[in-house]
Amino acid sequence: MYQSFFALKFGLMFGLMLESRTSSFQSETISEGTIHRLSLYSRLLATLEEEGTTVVSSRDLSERINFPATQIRRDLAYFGQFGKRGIGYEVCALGRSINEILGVHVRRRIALVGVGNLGSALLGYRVLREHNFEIVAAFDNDARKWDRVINNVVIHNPDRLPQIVECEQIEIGIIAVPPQAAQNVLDVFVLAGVRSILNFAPARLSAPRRIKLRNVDFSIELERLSYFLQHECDTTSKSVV
Amino acid sequence: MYQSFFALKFGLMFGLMLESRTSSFQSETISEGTIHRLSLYSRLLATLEEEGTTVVSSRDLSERINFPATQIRRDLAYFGQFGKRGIGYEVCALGRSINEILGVHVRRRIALVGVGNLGSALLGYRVLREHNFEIVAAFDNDARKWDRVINNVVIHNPDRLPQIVECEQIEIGIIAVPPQAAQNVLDVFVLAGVRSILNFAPARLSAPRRIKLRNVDFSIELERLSYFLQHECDTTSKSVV
DNA sequence: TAGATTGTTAATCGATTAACAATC
DNA sequence: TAGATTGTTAATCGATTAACAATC
Repeated sequence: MYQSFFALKFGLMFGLMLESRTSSFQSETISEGTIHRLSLYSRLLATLEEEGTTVVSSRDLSERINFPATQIRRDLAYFGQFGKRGIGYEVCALGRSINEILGVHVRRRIALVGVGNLGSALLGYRVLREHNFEIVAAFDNDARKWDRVINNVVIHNPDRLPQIVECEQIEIGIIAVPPQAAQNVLDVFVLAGVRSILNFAPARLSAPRRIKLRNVDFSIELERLSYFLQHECDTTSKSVV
Repeated sequence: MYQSFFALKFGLMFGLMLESRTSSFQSETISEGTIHRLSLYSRLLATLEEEGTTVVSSRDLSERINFPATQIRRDLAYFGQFGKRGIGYEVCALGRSINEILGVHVRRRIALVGVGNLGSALLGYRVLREHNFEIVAAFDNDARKWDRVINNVVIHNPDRLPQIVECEQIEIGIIAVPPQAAQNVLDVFVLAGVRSILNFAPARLSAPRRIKLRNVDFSIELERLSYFLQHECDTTSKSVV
């Protein structure tokens, strides 16, 4: 009886230990904030490497990027140990590790729908390709644009989207159409199996829960700017973003 | 002696009361999240009004927009009382109140720098003007574009920016230039007295603390999408944004 | 009066920050 | 060994959510 009690207790303890193990290694969810800052750290480290710096402390980073040193160390701690106590971080190695975490070395294939002014601007952004985001196909309703090539990308009839998404192994969709058409484009993407979508149209869209939908919605940014102008309240402005 | 003690105590109490009064009416800082949601509520209420709905409860709103009803009530409570207990909110009145809070009725005058593809797209966005954001002047380095008019907006030599910001009473600046040029444009805006700036260039910028700088930085959004793709982790995706 | 729903206070949750032992 | 700086645990802070009295 004592034994079984012990076994039960031990079992529970072991269960709990396993749980906490798992949660701190694998299933612990990482906050959006952390991911956002991680991409800022990545950029900063690239700059530091260019400048010839080889080692930085979290305090150095903190001074450049304006987040508390503790937060930087905490953010990194979610993913492992990257520094040497008493020394700091090796710029080059830390940069590589963060890039690894973010998966920036993985080439991401993108389909762009809507080749108006905004879509053309996106096709022209070198930064995209530099970050391993490759627009491999574009689509537009305007038949006169079909088969034209901009920056090595062919513009297709949107009817061909599902087929091209499949054979081009496209993972990410970008919506750059007028707001009225945006929801429809999103639905087409979802049906075609694209699970990550970036929407530039100034429209509220809805998608199934399993889809990662991000809005780059500057009209909301403007509304928020407008609020802060109105209320002359500075508290949230960041000097470096 | 008792009297002075009482006076002191009363004075302190009164001071504290005033403080809490002030803080709950005026100086209490409103979180970015609340402002963001407020602009979503505003859009939703406009839709509801179009649909002919006259009264909604926080629960109705909650079901449409996917935030908890309590959060909606809390967000509104920062600014006053807008509903009737047992009834709900009058769609039209609440919409007006929120728009008042956000200041959407105030016409905001904007200067746009950079009339490439992205800049042109912004000049063409009707949604901007519909939201009372008016681009009143554009600037570009390319002399061939000077004095050309796009969507009623004249393109100027950037040297004229300070002068035009002043006489056109421009409050908001938009940066739509290549990344290398972005920091310089920001500095020019700041010197010219523009305090709210929206940056579309994929570059990290720094500004004095009093400046409200927002980045509409889709390369970071892509990096975050890429992370979530990599880690096949759904937790943060929002079905409606 | 009974049912509904607000506005607000209190409890919870999660993220940020401070503190510090570990260790280079 | 002394000084520096990490990685991590504990404390704090702020935002979200639950609960409920007020009241339509």
